[in-house]
Amino acid sequence: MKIATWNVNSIRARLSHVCDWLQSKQPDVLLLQELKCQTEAFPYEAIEDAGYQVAAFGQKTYNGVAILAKGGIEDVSCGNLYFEDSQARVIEAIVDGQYRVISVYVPNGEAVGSEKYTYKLAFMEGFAKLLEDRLRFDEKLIIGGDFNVAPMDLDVYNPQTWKGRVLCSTPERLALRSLINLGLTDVLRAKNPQVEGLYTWWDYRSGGYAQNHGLRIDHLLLSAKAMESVLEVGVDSQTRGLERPSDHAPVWVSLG
DNA sequence: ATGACGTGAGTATCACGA
Repeated sequence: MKIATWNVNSIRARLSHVCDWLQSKQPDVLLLQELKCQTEAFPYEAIEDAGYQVAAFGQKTYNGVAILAKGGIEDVSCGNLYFEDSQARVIEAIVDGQYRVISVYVPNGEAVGSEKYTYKLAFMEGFAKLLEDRLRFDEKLIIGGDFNVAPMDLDVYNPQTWKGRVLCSTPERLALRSLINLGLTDVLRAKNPQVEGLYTWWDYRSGGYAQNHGLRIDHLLLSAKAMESVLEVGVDSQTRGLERPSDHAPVWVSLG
């Protein structure tokens, strides 16, 4: 069972990359963020032709999340019952009858102290309530998404430059820590403690990828029951080197 | 200090991303 998360920065602009990647990597589940299209404009046919069922939750121009799965997708739920939000940032479902998966696109936050930053922290608090509910039972729960938070300085190419700034500020890191402390594991870091230069996003500007000037802001958080069967975890950073790439790379985990 | 680059909407230029 291989589950991945990928902020594609427009599913329609990235459709060929996504189809190529599904074809070559054959994940069982792919959690998408930043569809940048309305639900009905999702390219269902191309993804279904690639062998995947789709549950999408979109909106015009911005945001949008989806779950792609080879097996059955059941009990789809869009949004967060515990957080009033007009933006399409959360979708969850049961896949293969035994894994609860959630795709989340946490707000960017713009700048520390801004309205969008306040919204980001409120969103994370509301998301924690959802996770608290979903962790009531000892189930295989996998949350994948763009959290827009680099958990530690180790996750940042130049911590001094980023110190205290949005994506790296202490309140954001504490909010992410609170989510994880509900009973989850940041599986990529857990399997790669102390590894430097492990990033999932590189700025389009200033040749960020060529110099590996990145941040680790996309995460896979697993419940204890899901952690029991982890085999491998990684980042497919080569996708960032393609022509017209997303600025984020897929993060994946395989379970036995 | 600012902007770099990319996408969608709409057809010039802005909102937004991180």
